[in-house]
Amino acid sequence: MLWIRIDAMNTLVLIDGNSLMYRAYYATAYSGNLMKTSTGIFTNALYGFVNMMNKVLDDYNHTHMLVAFDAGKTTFRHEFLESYKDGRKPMPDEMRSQINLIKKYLDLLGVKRLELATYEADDIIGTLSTQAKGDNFDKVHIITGDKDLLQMVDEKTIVHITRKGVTDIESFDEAAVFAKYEVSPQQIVDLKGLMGDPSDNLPGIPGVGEKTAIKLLKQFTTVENLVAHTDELKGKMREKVEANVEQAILCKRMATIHKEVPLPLTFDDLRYEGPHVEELMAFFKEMEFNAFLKKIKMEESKESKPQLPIRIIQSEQELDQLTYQDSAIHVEVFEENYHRGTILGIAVVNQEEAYYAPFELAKKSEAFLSFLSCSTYKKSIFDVKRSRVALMWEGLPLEGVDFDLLLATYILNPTNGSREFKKVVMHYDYDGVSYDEEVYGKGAKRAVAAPEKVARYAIDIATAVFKLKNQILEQLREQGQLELFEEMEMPLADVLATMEFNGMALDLNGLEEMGETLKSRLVALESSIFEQAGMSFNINSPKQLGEVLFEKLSLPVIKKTKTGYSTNADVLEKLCDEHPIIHLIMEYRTLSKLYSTYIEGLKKACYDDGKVHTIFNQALTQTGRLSSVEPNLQNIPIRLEEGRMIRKAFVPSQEGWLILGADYSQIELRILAHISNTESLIEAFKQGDDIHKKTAMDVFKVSEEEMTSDLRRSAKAINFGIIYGMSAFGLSENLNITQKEAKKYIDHYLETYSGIHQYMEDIVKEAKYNGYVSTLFNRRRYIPELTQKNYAIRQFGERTAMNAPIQGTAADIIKKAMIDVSRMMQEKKVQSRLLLQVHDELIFEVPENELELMIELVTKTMEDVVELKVPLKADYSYGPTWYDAK
DNA sequence: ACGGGCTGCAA
DNA sequence: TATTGCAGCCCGT
Repeated sequence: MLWIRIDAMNTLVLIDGNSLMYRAYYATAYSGNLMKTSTGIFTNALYGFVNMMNKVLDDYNHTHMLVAFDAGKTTFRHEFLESYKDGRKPMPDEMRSQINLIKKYLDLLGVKRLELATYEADDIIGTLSTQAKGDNFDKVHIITGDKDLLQMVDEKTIVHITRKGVTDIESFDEAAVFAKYEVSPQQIVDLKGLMGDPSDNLPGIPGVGEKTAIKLLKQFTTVENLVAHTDELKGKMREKVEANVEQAILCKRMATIHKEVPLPLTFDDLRYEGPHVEELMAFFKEMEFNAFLKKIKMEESKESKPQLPIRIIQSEQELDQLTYQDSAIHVEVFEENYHRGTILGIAVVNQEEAYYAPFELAKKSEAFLSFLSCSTYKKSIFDVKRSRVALMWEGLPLEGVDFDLLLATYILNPTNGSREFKKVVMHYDYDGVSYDEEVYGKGAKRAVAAPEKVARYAIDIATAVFKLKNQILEQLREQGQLELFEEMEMPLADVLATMEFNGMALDLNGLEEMGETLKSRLVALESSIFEQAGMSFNINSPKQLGEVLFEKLSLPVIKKTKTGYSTNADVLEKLCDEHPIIHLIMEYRTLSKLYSTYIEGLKKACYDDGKVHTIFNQALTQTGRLSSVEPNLQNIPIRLEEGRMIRKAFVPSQEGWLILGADYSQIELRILAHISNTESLIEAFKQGDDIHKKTAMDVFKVSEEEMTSDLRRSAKAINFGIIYGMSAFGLSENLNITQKEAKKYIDHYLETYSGIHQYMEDIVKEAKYNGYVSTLFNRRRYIPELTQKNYAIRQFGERTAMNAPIQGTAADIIKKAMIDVSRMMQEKKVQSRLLLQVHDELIFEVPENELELMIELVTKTMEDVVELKVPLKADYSYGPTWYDAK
């Protein structure tokens, strides 16, 4: 059972009703045609107002709320200055008619409102916010379009000023006021006293504008002090000030908000209890606000239970005084890429409490930081690597994480792997958390949300982790996957975190040079291509290229795609002899790929530290492999020399170090030999034979002497095909032979290695029976395709069943190798670092004096990861750059 | 601005 | 109509 302590966390929201009504009206009125109902009632101000209120209700985690209105035409201010607010245009009738609609709306919404005869809305707000601070409120939010209220800002009070429109808001705490106006909130009235305010018909000191006023306040702090020391001013300035002393003091007084208005209500009256749903819906219907109507209906259906208030930590002292214990935590990082992202805050949920600590406070609290770094406090988390790396960039360690919901659910079912928290927990029927998009928005509109909103989201996530943990662990145990989770994925996350954080150094100058060379070659190629084509066009557009080749130049169409002619490399290959333009295009394609993806792409991904910090996705692939993004360092060219040169730009981060690469030799075929128990292949591996040659001899029935490189190449293709669950068609495409020949090859192969044939049949049966296949380390892949009616889909399921255990076991083995190697490196206290994993190889940077040790340590550890019927073999190579480690 | 399609790079 | 990925570019919406 989870108990969340409900602290006396009160948040008061005060709204300047008149100000927002004006904003709402004019924001939609400038176009000329005002929104109205079919019966002719003007509703544009109401509409804007509702929009505004919806945003307020979403954003501020309020417990109490009030909307203040101005009442009569005369206020106490008119006693001092009769001309106050003279010269204002009268309120348009179209707006006036909406005042009562807005008031009715607020009543139905359940929000208190107040207007007083001789006071303005500002004064009501000023009085309430002042009282609230002494009365058990932790936070006061004031929402207005009027900058006067900025004078109320203090450590507990934030003023939100509407900018253009109604929902675009600028928030001011003390620092923000200072940043924008260069004065403290208290000085806002002095500023106004000096500058005046034309909209209230306050003159101030004529000739003094914002700039001068700020300058004077920097020197004299207040109007009174300025008045007392006018002798320190010179020339015209002194004349201007002295001539208007009284006016300045009066204007300041006029602008000063009255904080002791007698009020006919208590805070209890302001408690927000929610809307009168039925009546509000009827009202929206009457106003023809269909979008709002729909919104209520949606909220009604999904929110049957009200949200509990949440606790947001307000000071570092509060954090220092907490007692810490095993908890679920969530580190909220804004931005998909956590290397560049900002930590907004950290939520903590345990048996007794649930709270959210804004990161600015959290990082200053010693008690909280030692909670994070202490491994005796056990933490549950979602995506530990993300949290850990983000904290590493802040120089903060995170230890003691023994449960990662992302990794656990990924193991239970790899299709669950998603960084979208809600999607993951939905698989476990958990519904108590929003989509990331609902919190931050999407696309161009994506932005950091209000702290209350973020806090809610973060606490919801931590709560879900806390609640789901035992259920998920139990399921892992039942399925025999606990060890895979605890001994493989969890420790691997820490290894990966360090790799990502360390990053890999780039030789940017080298990259730049290669780029220049490529660019000039591309320019030359482009003009040759245009010349050959007799026209210029976009070579990068398959559509335009297709038209040039197959219409303008009338070359034979080899293949079509869904949308037109295929112009891929295979097609171009076949057209090579038809026209001299083809080889130019092929070269153009190769070079422009290198230029845009690898030269420009890598440059863009390079950080200020001269390194690329990739992110390994540990919970994505269906087979258990890792993937790599921003940049993808698992597909850097190697096969063609021109592309391979890119690798010269990957260098050690320190002078005199080397890049060391170690890769498993034929790991997938070894695994296949092991699982299928194919004696002759096992023997061949034991003896260290060339396995493709061996396959060629067995399948094509030739002796060692009769072996040709062509036969070996064919055998290699068959071996690859076997791993992927090939078809005759696939092999024929690959080897450019007929399907009939391909079929013959495959039959021969399966006859020769009957164990493999048996394995292929058994694994498909097993998959159909269980619904999933497993790797040697109990990783699962579910294959629902096998139950489908569609033949092609079922075929795909069968290939998946054959391939997943092989690819997956290989992934398991290298993951374990990474953990073992990292532990060995810590034991030996080497400086060398693991940088990358590329599916069957590990890349390190090593100081020269550790080279020998590392070669021995790495290859030995990789080979000893697991004992199979075949030996594992790791090869290595090294050099000054990744290019040389071949 | 987003997303689908095509293309090509890796193991 | 061979497995697993990521990303750039084009182009329609």
